[in-house]
This record gives sequence, structure tokens and C-alpha cells, in this order.
Amino acid sequence: MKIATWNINGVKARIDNLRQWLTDSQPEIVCLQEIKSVDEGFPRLEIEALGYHVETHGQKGFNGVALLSKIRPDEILRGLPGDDGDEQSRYIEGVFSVPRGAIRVASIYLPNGNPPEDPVKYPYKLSWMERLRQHARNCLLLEEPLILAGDYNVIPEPHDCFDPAVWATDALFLPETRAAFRRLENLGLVDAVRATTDATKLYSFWDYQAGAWQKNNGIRIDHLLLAPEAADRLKATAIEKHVRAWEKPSDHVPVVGLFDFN
DNA sequence: ATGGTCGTAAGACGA
Repeated sequence: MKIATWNINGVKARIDNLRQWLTDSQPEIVCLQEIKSVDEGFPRLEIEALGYHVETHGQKGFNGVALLSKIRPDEILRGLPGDDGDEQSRYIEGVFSVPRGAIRVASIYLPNGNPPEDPVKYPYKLSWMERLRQHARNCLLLEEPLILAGDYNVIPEPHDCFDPAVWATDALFLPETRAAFRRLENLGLVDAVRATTDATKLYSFWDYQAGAWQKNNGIRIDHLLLAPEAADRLKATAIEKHVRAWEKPSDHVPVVGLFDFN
């Protein structure tokens, strides 16, 4: 079973790329981020025509996440628990039946947090990460395959970016950000890509500016974090980098995990 | 080079 995460940076601008990639790659479950659309604006019919169920948690203009799946979800949770006052659409979770039980898959769009000196943005990122940790801890108690997939806006380690010095003061790479990400991992979650390769220069995002793609000035910020019950079933991962060279690309590419839940 | 490049949605703002 192929499960993917992709920050598509606007579903309306990316509909052709999205359809092409779904047709080529045939993922069973896709976690989308930055759909930048309200629920009613999502091009649902085009995606359904390719055989996918569509569940969205949208927002006007910014943010917005979605789950596309060949199998219909049994349950959907919209919004990250822990703060009823949080208006931003950054989390959607689905439960899907598999041959020997159920898996839980979340699409996560973690706050960017820049600039770090902003009185609101960086604290919001850190508090969101702590809420995610609390929610993940509760999910882990269920002892079922849990896959937390998305744009974490976190560069976990120096070798996950082309030049650590450039990112030293960025909210994506500050020591406090990395520490919060480690606290999440230390619940017992596995970084799927790192668990399956020790390759370097593996990136999932290249800025549109300054020829970042052409120079391979990328960062690895899109991750699949797996509970032990999911990590046991992981067969392979891939970063579908070729998509970044398409016409009108997103600045992120799909990151996929291949699982055997039979 | 106190910028560059996008998407959303109609002018900034977020990234």
C-alpha cells in the first residue's frame, strides 16, 4: 500500500500536476497540504473521477489539508485537538480498514514559524508541535499502525539541508524547533525516509527563488513519522523528485512510503 | 542587489 504526502501549494493551480501524478504513481492514500482552498472550492469531481475519495479541511486563501484515498475512510477527524480557538486548517486524520485491522493516517501542515522574532508566529509553531506531541501520544496508546505524514516545516538534521549555515536562524532549523521534533520522535515514532536510506542530499522542497532547484539547494521538511506498528510494515520509501521538474511545479515533491498491511 | 518567485484572489500576505 502506497501512502504519500505532498504539499501542493494551491490545489487549483496544481490540478493538472496532481491528476498526472495520481495517474502515474497510483498511491492508495495521499495526504495533501496547502490546498489554499475552502472545502467547496476543492476540485473534487476531477479527483473522484480518478477513483479517489476526497476529504478536505480547507480554509480561505491559506493553509488547508486533505486526504485522498482509494478506500473510503471509516472515520475522519478535522483539526488538531488541544486548542478550540485555533482557526487554522492544518490537520486532518482518517481511519482506514486494512486486511488485519485499521490504520490511522494524518495529513499535517505544521506552522512555518518565521520570522522567529515575531511575537505570535514562532510561539504558535512551538505550541502546535507540543499539541501534536500530545495527540500523537494518545494515538500511540491505541497500538495501531499510525502514520503522521505532512509538511513539518522542520529540517531535522544538518544533512537535511544544502547548507546548515544558511538555515541557522530560520524557524525551520532553530535548536528549539529541532528539539521539539525530537521530543515527538522520542515517543517512539520513526522517520520513514531515514529508516530506509542513509543517502545524503535527500530533499523534498526547493524554493522557487534564486535557482534553488537548478542548484539542488533543497531542504527535507516533508516527513512520514511512523508508530512501531506501521514501521514494522514499511517496505520502502521514495522522494518523487522528478515532479519538481514538471511545468508549473509545487515547490515541494511527493514523499511516499510503501507498506505491506496484508 | 535591503531582492529574487509563487498562489490566492483582488491587494496584501504568507511562504
